[in-house]
Amino acid sequence: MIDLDLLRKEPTKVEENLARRKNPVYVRLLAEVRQQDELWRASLRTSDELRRRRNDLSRRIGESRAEGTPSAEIEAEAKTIPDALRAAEAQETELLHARDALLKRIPNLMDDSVPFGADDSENVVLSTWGRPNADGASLKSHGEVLEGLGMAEFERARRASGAGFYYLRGDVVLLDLALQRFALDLLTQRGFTPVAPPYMLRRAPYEGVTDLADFENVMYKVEGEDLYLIATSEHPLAALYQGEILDEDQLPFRLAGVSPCFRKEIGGHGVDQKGIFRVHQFQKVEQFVFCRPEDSPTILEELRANAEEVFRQLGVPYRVVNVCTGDLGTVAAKKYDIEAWFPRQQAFREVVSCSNCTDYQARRLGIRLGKAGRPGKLVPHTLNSTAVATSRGLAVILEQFQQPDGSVTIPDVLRPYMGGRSSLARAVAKA
RNA sequence: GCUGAGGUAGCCUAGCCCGGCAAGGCGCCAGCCUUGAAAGCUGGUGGCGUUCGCGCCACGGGAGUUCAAAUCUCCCCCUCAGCGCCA
Repeated sequence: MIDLDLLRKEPTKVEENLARRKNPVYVRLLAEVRQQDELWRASLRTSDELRRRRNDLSRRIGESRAEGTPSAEIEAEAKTIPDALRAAEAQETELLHARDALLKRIPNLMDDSVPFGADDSENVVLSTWGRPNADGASLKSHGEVLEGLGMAEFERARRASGAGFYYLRGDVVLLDLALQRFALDLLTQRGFTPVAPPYMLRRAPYEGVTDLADFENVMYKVEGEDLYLIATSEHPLAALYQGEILDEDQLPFRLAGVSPCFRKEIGGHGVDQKGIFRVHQFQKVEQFVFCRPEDSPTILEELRANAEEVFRQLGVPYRVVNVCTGDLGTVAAKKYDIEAWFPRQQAFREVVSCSNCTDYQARRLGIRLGKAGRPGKLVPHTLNSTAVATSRGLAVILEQFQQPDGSVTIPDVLRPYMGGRSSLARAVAKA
């Protein structure tokens, strides 16, 4: 949710920013919010005045009765107020809700450095690391590599749970854990605190952290409960301090979330459909930061550098893109994607999303910044970035480091977490 | 799941039976005092609106009774304790 105060005081600035999205709906929405806000304020004055009158009369009734000189006139007037007030309040509440519903539909203000573009094809490449290997034709897809190793069950998973699910078995399970542990160690060395969050959230905090349209498309709901399976640990981490005042001297808070992620929407598949690239559940180590508003641009670069370091140490080529206006979504003010090189596909595919959400999430969650009991509260900024998601992180390792004999070389940095093993190979005895 | 006790400002607490402007303490901020600090003293310390005078709201949430609700009635949520169940 954007700052209503800013919208009132500097509507032109807000309008110019929204106009950069080249979607006339948002500029129209802004005008509607401003108009609705005026109506609400007028209505609030009406009901405030009625309440003031009621309080005044009630006080006088109490006093006059105590003195033994009740006034029939005053008591008669007092009786007329509840009905009038009920009507005035109903109108005021309706106008307020209408205004807020419109306000919540306005996307975050974008950073000036966000490039204009219609969709992900117009994201701007900022840098490339490593040398993308050129011939993919002879390689297997990561799904084929897994099946060749006897380390995945896709058919049986479909029967048990449906498309988009998988069983992993054998050493690749250890590789999955190794990848998470490697990323987590890298982050804790850089000042992050590991957090294992709840894997389900109530609806109210969920509405604070995510775009409502996405919410309906993506979230699994637990039947009969006000609970939703998390789509990423970003969400419970953002909700960690909802309704609280953060001590400005303690910030920034650097958190490393570790959790499974559940997503309904898996969309279309391209080449090499079988596998774990787009699935309903995966593990993820996530960076999440609460910080002072002036620090968020610097911290966004820090999070990007951390995520790049994960893939550099693994030895996976990648590029960084600055996500354009059409692909940015409503919550982030600026977003980098890191796209790893998938040699079989001869394509860069998204493995990390790194966003500065400025004050948009924190305001919706009622998180403030300052000193308890001192005036002058600000709204902190929140940022999030993948460190590694082990569906896609695994997939790219399997594809990148596959050997002609079907085995997979384990990246050096993961070997300490794999009991020193240097490769994944097919087990001799078949289970 | 059952029984009981609770939910009041950043924190802790009083008020609730018996309806009438939410009292006090801690913490924090500012001023006074001081070489400096502490202590002490004074004031401030939530949200919304505002014509900047002030007004309204806020006692877990909602509804009801009433001229008037922290207080009475009903529904719901949450926390804690004990019991039950349990990897």
